[in-house]
Amino acid sequence: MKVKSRIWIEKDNTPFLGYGRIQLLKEVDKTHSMSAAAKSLNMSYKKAWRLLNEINSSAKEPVLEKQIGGKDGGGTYITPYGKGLIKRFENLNQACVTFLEAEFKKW
Amino acid sequence: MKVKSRIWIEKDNTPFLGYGRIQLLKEVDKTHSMSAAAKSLNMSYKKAWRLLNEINSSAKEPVLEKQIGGKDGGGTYITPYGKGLIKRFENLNQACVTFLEAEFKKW
DNA sequence: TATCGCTATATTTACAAAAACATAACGAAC
DNA sequence: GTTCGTTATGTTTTTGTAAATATAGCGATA
Repeated sequence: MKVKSRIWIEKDNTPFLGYGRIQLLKEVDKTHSMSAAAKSLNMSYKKAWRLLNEINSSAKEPVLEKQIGGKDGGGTYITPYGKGLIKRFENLNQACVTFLEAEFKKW
Repeated sequence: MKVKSRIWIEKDNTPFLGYGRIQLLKEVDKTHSMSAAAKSLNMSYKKAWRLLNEINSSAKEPVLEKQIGGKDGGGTYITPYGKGLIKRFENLNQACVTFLEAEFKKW
């Protein structure tokens, strides 16, 4: 028996950040490309594009910096604000997991 | 912006207790009937039956006491052990929510 | 032994979410 | 002004999950 959890952040009752979106952001940060990140996560480009745009348009500061066209076709980069979001979310999630595991010992 | 969470308990990596199952157990406790509980939660009887049986067969003590046939066709009751499970799960869940909301203030 | 409403379970149908497919637009570099 | 790989976005197809449907079994009570 073990306890599991998922946390996410909502803005106006719609999903803003959750586990999957964080994975995606991290992969974009690594590859500098929405399409490469999608492929690496076995996700369709379209879905990745939709999720990333939802994040970007809900955040109060830009999370993505996109380059459309150009010598290599373009690319996508995570802003320092975006990197902060990733870190803060992961910290919150880890705190939750730690808390729950401690509580669950009393189960 | 607000933080949301879902917690659940797994046994052998398969779901044992989660939010939906707890709702269902509570409704069975109220109605003394699997079919009435399912209807009240707008769930098919079959799904309720499957979930409740999964719970019952994974728990180390019986959670349900079923009466098949009989003057009113039968019914289903929650054992004291089952009632304890409900209460403990809800306590754990509430603790998690409270913890997360406090943490989220630092966001 | 007939009834009644509940549990038990298989089969079919419907639907929504995801994937697949297709195609346009972009702009730096050569 | 052609090429290239990326972002952008609409349309169609697939698929996996849930609901709907159907039917059998049960047993206390009258």
